Amino acid sequence: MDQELNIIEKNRIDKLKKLRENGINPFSNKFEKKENIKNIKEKYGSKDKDFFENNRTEVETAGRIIIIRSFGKASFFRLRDGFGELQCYIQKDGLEAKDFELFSEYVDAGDICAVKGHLFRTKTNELTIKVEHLEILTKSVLPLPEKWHGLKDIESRFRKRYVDLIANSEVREIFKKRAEIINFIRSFLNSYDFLEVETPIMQANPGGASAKPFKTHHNALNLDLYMRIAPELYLKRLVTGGFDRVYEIGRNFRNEGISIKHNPEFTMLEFYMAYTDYKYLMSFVEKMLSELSMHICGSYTIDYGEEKLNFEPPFKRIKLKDSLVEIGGFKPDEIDSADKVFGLLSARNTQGISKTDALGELLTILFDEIVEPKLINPVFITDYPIESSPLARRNDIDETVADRFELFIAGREIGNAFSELNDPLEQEERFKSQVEAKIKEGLPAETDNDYIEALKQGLPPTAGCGIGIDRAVMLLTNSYSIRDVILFPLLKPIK
RNA sequence: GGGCUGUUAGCUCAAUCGGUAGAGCAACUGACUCUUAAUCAGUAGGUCCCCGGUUCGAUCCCGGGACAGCCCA
Repeated sequence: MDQELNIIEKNRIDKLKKLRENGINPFSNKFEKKENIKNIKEKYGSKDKDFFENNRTEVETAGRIIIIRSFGKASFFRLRDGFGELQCYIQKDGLEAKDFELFSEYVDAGDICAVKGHLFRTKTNELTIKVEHLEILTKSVLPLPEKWHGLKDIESRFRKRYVDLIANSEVREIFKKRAEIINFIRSFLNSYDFLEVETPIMQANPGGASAKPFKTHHNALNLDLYMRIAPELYLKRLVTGGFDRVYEIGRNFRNEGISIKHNPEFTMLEFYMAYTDYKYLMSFVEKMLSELSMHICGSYTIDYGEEKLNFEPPFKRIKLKDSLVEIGGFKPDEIDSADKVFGLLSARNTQGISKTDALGELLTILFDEIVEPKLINPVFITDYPIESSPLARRNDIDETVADRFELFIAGREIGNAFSELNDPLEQEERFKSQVEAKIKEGLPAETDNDYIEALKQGLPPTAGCGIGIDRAVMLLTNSYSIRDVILFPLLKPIK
């Protein structure tokens, strides 16, 4: 077996065995950490050399040794815990021989150790712990990645995210920011009296979006279930139940391709607000995102790849059809009939369209292809064709469009919102054609009769919005791929 | 699903027009008591992703496969 191990691993296992032989548990759990590194730095980071010379400052902390610089009879090493890093200095003089031997013979970079000592400042004025006692808490058997280049191999980074996190500080920062972003959104919504709820992830009839679901099975009930593709229909049931403002931040699952923008499981925020409409939601979302950008990045303008994004409100608002003219460069009379738009799309060799498609559907496709990639700064596209908005309220003046907007940033859809269709009879009709369309695509579909019942009970006038959290995190952390903002993106298992 | 590219030491990367591979870091040995990627000297470390084929000989050429990345649908 030993022959299969590389020499570093073998050496460290030898050390581990010797520690045990000497009565030292290399995986001890007796140390109680009273102070983290951030606390120490906050308390003493501003104290100067004289302070430490005149006031002996005992500290005790623990963390992973990131790097050791040894001089034989003395060494510097860097200790990191979940909150910060601090340099330590250990010297043969004045230390019990046993303690120094433990360090010089048995401790490797990567080990997790407790240290006790007093603070001082080095010649270069760096706050440092002069170690008087050291204890190995966890022996690390595998070496750390290269100290300068870190772990670069993308596949290893995702498969061994724990090593990625140890080696690459930018990665740690991204996931801290991700948590801050979600915290901000939560407190923003809470401050508007939204109620956070949890709705079923396993659903017998997956609705609320058009996507292929993952299938699973409940044995005891002998029941096929699907992982939700959206929480929408459940959240609106709750508004019917009297929770006027609800939201859920949670995982959705779509059994579709993987790309720079898509992971099979991803995190969505959906929130619903009774007695408002989609127009109000535009200003609400605008406020949330601009404050978010200020909170996370300290500015309304942020860099994203080659682009600069400006989150200063108000965001541009434009009707989908107008965007095809203004941004897409089409003349109004080029896109005023299904035939003409079909012609345009065919000329572009667009797949999956049919001569029988309605004008609205074709316009949406043309928009996706031509206009969407050009939408860099945040922009609300409004007045979506009714055909592609089965759960949205029909506009009172223009019957062909829904009271709906989508928010685009950096050429990507970030949010989707509408005034909710709360007429049960119209919803039932729309479900019928949606079910037909889904069945045509081979998706499981049946009318959600219970949802219709809920509407019959009376859903107040409500507007709701979904925001892709991963995509928002990508923007605010200047991340190129969705996999950079998901801790464990889906990969095929090896072998 | 299609196309292109990649996979070499623990990590980051070289090299080979087909003759069994090299550097830095990490490791090990030695020197060194204020370093910041410490420094200096030396040593060791490889199923060149896997399986076939061609060949006297394959990490390299050919075929198949695995995994990954990018682009397209």
